[in-house]
Amino acid sequence: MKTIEIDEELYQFIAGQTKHIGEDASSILRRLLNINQSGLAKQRTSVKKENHYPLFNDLLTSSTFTNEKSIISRFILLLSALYNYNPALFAIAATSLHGSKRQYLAKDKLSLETSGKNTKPREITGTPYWVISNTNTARKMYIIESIMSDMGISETMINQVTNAFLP
Amino acid sequence: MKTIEIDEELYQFIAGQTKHIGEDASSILRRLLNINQSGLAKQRTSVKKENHYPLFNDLLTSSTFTNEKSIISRFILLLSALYNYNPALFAIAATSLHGSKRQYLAKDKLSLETSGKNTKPREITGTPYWVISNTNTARKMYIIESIMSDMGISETMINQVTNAFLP
DNA sequence: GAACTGATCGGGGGGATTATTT
DNA sequence: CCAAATAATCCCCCCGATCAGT
Repeated sequence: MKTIEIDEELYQFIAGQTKHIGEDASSILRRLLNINQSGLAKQRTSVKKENHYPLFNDLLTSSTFTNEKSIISRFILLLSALYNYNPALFAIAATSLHGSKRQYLAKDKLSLETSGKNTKPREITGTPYWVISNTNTARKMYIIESIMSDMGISETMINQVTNAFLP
Repeated sequence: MKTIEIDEELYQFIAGQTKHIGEDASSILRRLLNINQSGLAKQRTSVKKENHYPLFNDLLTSSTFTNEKSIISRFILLLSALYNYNPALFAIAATSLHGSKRQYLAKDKLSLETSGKNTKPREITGTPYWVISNTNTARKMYIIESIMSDMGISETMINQVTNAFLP
């Protein structure tokens, strides 16, 4: 369990969304945020099935993700989730990833711009990183797969992400 | 400030939605939940002011709206809100609105297409209506203002919408 | 000629396709 | 010289300012 601080008003709003007596904050929030119970709660009642990467399952099914119809938006969202999942591992994966000339990820726009002729760097929201964006879909997928793999994320999870990638 | 307990997984998910460094939990949650800061807290400190059109205030400050950077997206969102606020009044306002040749709103794409040479009709999400989209920003504003006015919505509210229109 | 309305066309983003390198 | 991998040109489409027409 984690503890977060929120303002009084927001607290009242959330409390007001209680569906049954004794419902806990996580349950209410999950309902409001439209994310599934792929984690703890489910394990309690169903066959215990390990879910090592709840964060990605949540993202993949969230409206934040599915509402985005362009490849580039989903690409950024995914990279952001990967960073937040484990900044240290992400950093390692990020620095070691590049093409023959272009740097794919960096902490500043400039080094991406200068590593190629038209890399079109994009900021990765909520992250100190930037990515190249002037690539086709196949390469964007490769970048995601490559990072996930370097971060030690399971093949199964990588496949799920891959499948969810196309709109 | 209030403290709530949430499970680890949910915590990670929320943290992953951070938009800028140092953003606090309340801010992230408000964005995700689409609620603005204009509720109780504010009313407590300011003069209590009646809000006749909560629907619009909510929309204007929601992330759904502010995340949309293009005029056309905001335009559609607003029209959708107007329809849902009062379908009957919207219907009246919609049918009476047009230019010298073009029909601005209709229940079918075709009648908009045939009323001009390149009207580029767009569906109004969650609504049986379509709008013309091949117009400049000024005209889009005019369409919104005109409909709101016809629906009997206050000048004050119209001004608020107008102000929130540009990204 | 002033004001209003229509719709052409330029700008920019996205990413498939093509050019280039390995 | 061919195949695979990588870069980046360039086309398409969306948006909406600007200009043409009423």
